Amino acid sequence: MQRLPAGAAAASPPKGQADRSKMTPGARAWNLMFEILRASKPFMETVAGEFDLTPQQLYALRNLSTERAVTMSEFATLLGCDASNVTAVADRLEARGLCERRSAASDRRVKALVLTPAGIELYGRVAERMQQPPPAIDNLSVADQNELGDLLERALNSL
Amino acid sequence: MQRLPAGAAAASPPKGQADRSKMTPGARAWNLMFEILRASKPFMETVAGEFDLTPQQLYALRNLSTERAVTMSEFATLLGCDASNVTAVADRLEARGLCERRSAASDRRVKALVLTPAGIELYGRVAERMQQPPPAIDNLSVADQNELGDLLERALNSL
DNA sequence: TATTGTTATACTCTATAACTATA
DNA sequence: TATAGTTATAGAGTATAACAATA
Repeated sequence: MQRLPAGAAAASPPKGQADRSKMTPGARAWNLMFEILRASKPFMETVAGEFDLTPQQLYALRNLSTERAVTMSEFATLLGCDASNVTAVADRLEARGLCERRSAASDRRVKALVLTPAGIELYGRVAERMQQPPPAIDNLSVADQNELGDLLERALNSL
Repeated sequence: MQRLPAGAAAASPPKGQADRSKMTPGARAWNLMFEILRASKPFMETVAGEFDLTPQQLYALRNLSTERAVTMSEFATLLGCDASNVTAVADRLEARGLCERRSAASDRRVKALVLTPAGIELYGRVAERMQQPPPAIDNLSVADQNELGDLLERALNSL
């Protein structure tokens, strides 16, 4: 292992992140969005932890409906991961008593997830807690939050 | 396992996601930002895969400077994870020949990461590739991208 | 034969706690 | 004693491939 000159670590700017002044407008917006997400990670972990869930489990719970069953393959699509994966995700939620598998009468290969009463109750508490956004968003004025929402809605609807 | 009535899965709206019409402006903006990130996951995996990296490894590479060494503890802060974790992250980048550890002359406990020539070369190619944002952002007009960037910059700078 | 979901397997990412070597 | 980094360990999340049950 080579040596580093003494004091070399303090020679340049304090952060190692990318220089946004050289980016295209789209790349700049994307980079900022990504950095806000990274900065909000502790917030997300804290919120999920309040319900004794991991961030992924909280997201999974939010993707189960209170009104209809979600098949395993639909669940995989909603979560954006492989079908082999959602088995374990569903297992962990089921072990917590938040949802259960039901087999479909029309096709006995299909299994669907429905929230249990405990799952519905937790879903509601989570939804209420999610009214509070992380600091980066919360610090904006309501006018800015609305404008941001409009722009992001346009972006999401363009897909 | 209980039975699900035939056809029940088609009774309600097609998606299981949260209803944004009942959210506060901040919660709505946050939810939309999060959904755009989820939708952009395949894009991020594809881009990282083009360089034979995982998304996390690509982000780690982007947080190494081309101009100064980054200590392991700084690296942990930049990546937002525990110090015990960055050892393995650095190991994998080092195994790829992208960076190497140097011991600081001033304090021999400290180890810092510097990019190798191969790491600097890949860093540059990654930075160029990152000029292309994911579809959700790319589909916006340049005016919208700039406005979005300004709002997000305000949000990030508020932290 | 094709499809739905599961299991087996393996790797990345993550944290906690114990450890080494410096300071 | 305290700090920087590592190692040991464990668990969540992820994908690929092989498998069972059903269609």
